[in-house]
Amino acid sequence: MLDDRKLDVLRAIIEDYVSTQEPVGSKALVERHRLGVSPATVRNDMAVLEDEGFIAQPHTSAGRIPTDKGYRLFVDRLTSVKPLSAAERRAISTFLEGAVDLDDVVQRTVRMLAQLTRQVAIVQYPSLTRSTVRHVELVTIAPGRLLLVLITSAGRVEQRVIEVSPALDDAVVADVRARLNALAIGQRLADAAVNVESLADAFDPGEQSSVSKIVAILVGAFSDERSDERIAIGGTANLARFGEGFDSSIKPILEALEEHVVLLKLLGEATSPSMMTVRIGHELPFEELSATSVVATGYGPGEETLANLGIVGPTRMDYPGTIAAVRAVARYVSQILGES
Amino acid sequence: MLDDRKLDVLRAIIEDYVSTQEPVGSKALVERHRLGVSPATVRNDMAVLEDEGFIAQPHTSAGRIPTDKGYRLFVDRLTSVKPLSAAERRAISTFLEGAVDLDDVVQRTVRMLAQLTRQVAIVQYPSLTRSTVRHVELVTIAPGRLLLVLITSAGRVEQRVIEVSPALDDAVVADVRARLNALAIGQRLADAAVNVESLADAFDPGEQSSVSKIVAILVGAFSDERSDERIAIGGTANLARFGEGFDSSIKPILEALEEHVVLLKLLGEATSPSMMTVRIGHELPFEELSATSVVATGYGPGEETLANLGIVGPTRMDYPGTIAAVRAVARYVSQILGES
DNA sequence: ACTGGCACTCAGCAGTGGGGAGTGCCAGCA
DNA sequence: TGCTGGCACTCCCCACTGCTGAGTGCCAGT
Repeated sequence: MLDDRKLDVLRAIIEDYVSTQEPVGSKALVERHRLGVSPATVRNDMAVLEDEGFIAQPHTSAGRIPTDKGYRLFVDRLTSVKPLSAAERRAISTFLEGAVDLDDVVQRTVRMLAQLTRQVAIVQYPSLTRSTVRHVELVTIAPGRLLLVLITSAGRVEQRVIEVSPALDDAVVADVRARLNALAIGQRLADAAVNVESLADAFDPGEQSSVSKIVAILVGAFSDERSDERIAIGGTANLARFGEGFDSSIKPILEALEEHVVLLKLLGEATSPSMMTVRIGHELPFEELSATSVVATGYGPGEETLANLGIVGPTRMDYPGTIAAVRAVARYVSQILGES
Repeated sequence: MLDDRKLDVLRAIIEDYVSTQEPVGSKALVERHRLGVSPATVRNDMAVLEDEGFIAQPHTSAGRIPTDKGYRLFVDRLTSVKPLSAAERRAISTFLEGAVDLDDVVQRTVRMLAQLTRQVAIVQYPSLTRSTVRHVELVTIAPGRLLLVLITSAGRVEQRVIEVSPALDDAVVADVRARLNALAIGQRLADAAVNVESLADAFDPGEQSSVSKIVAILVGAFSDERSDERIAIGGTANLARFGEGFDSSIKPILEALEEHVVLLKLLGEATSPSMMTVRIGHELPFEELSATSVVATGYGPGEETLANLGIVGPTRMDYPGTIAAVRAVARYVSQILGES
């Protein structure tokens, strides 16, 4: 049904349409691509492609534009990722390595991504609940006043001040600290929470209430869902390039960008760093974003996936280039997180 | 030169233009406002106002629209702040009080501001350098490894891990901590940095290098300019309401929102919480934002001004309502910060 | 199975011609 | 002196028209 030439035609249509933003006709197509056949033949192929729903005509007697289904086929079968230039790779690497802390890494990543793809970039902060415990610190800063510090594998640091009475003496605090670390280090936060739950039982009755309080607060820090929803956005100025369909297409996107819940849904379930998610137009779970596509992937140190990053852009985008850029950025940021 | 009636006419023109977005003519004006004179009279007044540069004609035989100079006069002399409704005040107060930490306060503030004004809201995070030191904590978490925690009057917490060799023993660490607090608490960060500068001199030669390092890092935290530039943005979806002049006016705004340096400049020098800064069109230091106005003010606990917040919108905006909303939000958030 | 030719469609553009909102000016009136 | 009604004028906006050209579908021929 769809022989190689028809696929070539589809690919050519998409390439032209992406670069010109205008419906492409049979004549222009044979002129710009060496298809080796006449416009008439191309027209026949186009008619078939249209029957199958891969391309559409805005009006009779206009050229064709790709449909979402057309893009889908293109992304799945007609494109090989085009590698980034050495200069681009070097730029990513040096720019990201300049980061001083986790916040900075995320900020730089989102900037880089926006710049490379010329789209709106979205980076989810590394998930707290999905990362592992690197270290738990517990020290007395005044009688009855303790400082609890939690450091995670993603480099995130959370601290809490805890008031306990009766005060615990230093030996007990040291004991609690040692036990907490023994139970928690290397565990995912959710698991660590379960592990430390009954720690207080091991202590003298007089100390149990204080220890319980420490444990409760630590568990609270372990399962602080709020931080899972943090998101950084960049490159919104690229929306201005969206072109004509302005009114209709830009507003829902701005609205989506305001609603982090929506964004999290757009980024989707965390996938492994080697998997790319590409969702095109109506494939997205929001009617209003039917002119929009999302390219996303997971990232995190080593093979661990801590969060997602990606871009939002018009369905009419350069998929091969965008996919390559998103993948490259995800790799580099994963690497950075692994080092720190 | 400009008698009361002419000012009334100007006010009426601005009110009508703000609500309709269309040039307003003499006839429509007398119909909608009880000016008590005929259209012909109003026309004469308009001619004067135009000569003086307060209003302009897009084309011959069109109505008049206010110029930046017209808005300026309006804001300075023709408007009294219209108070928010009780319901609005209650909404602000309950919404902001639900905040759990500084980050949350800022997030909620920006959201609230965007919602009330229906413009793009900008909130600068409380300045680190301009706030005062509430507490400095220094504890050993491993031999030769110290954790430094800085808590400021704005509720911001900064922590640093410091590696020192030779390791300091606990008594020395406690001494350093006590001295640091004695020198720094209650001081503005910039002053505190100066105060602690020569602390190392008081210690034994063998300890001096380690203490110097601690001091250096603390001073670094005191003067961490980076955090002064943090900014939260909300309500970008309101840009979609900007209306016709879309292309030309929305793009520079999106670009400005990307550049935090520009935003900081727009918010301007920190003013006292009781002062409002209104800058209209060409009064802004950016040529591209000539169709844009900024309404901003300072905020902070008590009389202290820690940072600015405000909104960015089209010159054609409801100034009285916007000013009232910005002021109210600034007051409430100041109050919240004062409590914590 | 591909090609050239042909008739047909229709978006986009430029030109045209009212209609209407708005203006400036002037003479008259309190 | 200041306000008003009247009047001629300007010119944006809109709807209509006709034309052009890119593009199509189909068919007969190779």
